[in-house]
Amino acid sequence: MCLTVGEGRMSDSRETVSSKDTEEVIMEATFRALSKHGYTDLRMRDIGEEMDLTRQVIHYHFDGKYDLLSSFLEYVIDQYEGSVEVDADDDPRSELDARIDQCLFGPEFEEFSHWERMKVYHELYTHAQNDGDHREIFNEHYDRVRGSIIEVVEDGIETGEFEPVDAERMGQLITDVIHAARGRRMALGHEDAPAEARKAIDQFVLDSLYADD
Amino acid sequence: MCLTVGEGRMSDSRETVSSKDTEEVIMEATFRALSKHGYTDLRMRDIGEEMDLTRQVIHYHFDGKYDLLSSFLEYVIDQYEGSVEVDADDDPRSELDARIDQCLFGPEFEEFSHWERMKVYHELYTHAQNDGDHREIFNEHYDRVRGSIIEVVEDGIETGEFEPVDAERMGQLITDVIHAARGRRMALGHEDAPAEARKAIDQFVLDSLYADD
DNA sequence: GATTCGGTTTACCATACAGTAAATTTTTAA
DNA sequence: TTAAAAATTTACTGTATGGTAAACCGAATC
Repeated sequence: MCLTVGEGRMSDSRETVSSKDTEEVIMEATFRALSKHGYTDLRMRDIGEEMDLTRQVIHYHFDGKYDLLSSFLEYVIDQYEGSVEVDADDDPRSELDARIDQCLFGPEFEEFSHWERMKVYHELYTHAQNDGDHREIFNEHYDRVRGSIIEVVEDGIETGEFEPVDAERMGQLITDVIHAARGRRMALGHEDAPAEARKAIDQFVLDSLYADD
Repeated sequence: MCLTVGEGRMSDSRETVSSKDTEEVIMEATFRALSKHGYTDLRMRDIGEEMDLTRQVIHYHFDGKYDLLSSFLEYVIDQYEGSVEVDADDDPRSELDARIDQCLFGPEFEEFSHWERMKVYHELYTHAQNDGDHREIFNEHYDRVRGSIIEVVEDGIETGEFEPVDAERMGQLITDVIHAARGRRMALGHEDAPAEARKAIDQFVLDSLYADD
């Protein structure tokens, strides 16, 4: 976020409505531009062309390209986490299923935008290997996502619905498979990767959880 | 590869030694530059600085940045596939183990360079979602890698060493886990990701193959 | 030993790009 | 209603970058 020098920027709590609006507009424009051109070929101009406002407003709200992209990373991550919705009082088995499905296919009735978001998300993810700050942001986010899956597994073990496996290792495995399948769908165009991954998880991974049926 | 206009470039078979040498030098310089700066921030200048030759020679041997990067992609993929070595007359179980280990940890005694190569490899992989040609090249490569794993599983099933699972699905699952663990190690800095993935594969995936012991 | 030719260097260019400054409009607050 | 502040636009700049042209070198070939 951009702090004007001199007298500094107004505090977050006093931020104008229109200012917040514009920043949202910029974020969505950034999203579309990124989605069209890819991270590597993203120009400030491209973002400008996705807005009604001129590209120079970006410099008023953000302190250059890097600051913009950092804010955008947090924006995307918030969206990701905000989009996950599971029935709180599902049994562990249903909740685990729901979480896996949402990670793989996105919130229902949003298939298209899901993959657009994921494309951008994965590109930022890979780029994080070159940027310590981005890596840190991703790590915190990743811990939350993986954690929520591990938690369900642990719950299921406690209630006796699941076999007493190493929940952390199991959760990490599932998370990894999801991530790879999504990435493969986008990088290689394997449309069926998520669906196949879902089946593979059921068939080869979750069977360790349901050993007694 | 660059084709000079006019009379065209000499056929591959007649290529000078020094010319091939230089191209190799450029490839390795590109590798180092990419590994240092990342795909997004790679400049032709950066490659030049990794060589004894000046950066302009690149334009003699390759037809611009895109052509260079395309050639480099094939170079990296060749290296990847060339580095995989398994004992031809191992039993399926050992061969599968060996292949998984090599994909996860690299050829023995090359740990460091393995991760440098992987970093570059994964960045190219993710970028492929923005480039149809690169995507195609990756797809062919990916099919070979996954195929070699599937093949081992099929062999094991035929000899009765493995349970009669869906070899394709199993092979794909293993490949996905490997890919995600490597990516996670690099993007998030999870040093133990490959080792943990190895254990998870043993514990939760391969157990479906060895159900009778 | 002159000449050709592949390969390399030096010097240079066009332009694409992020970023800035000042003018202008819109909103807020008195 | 007016003055100040915030937000946006228009016009511009500095420079980083990919690429080119012509000179230069060294090893084959005649």
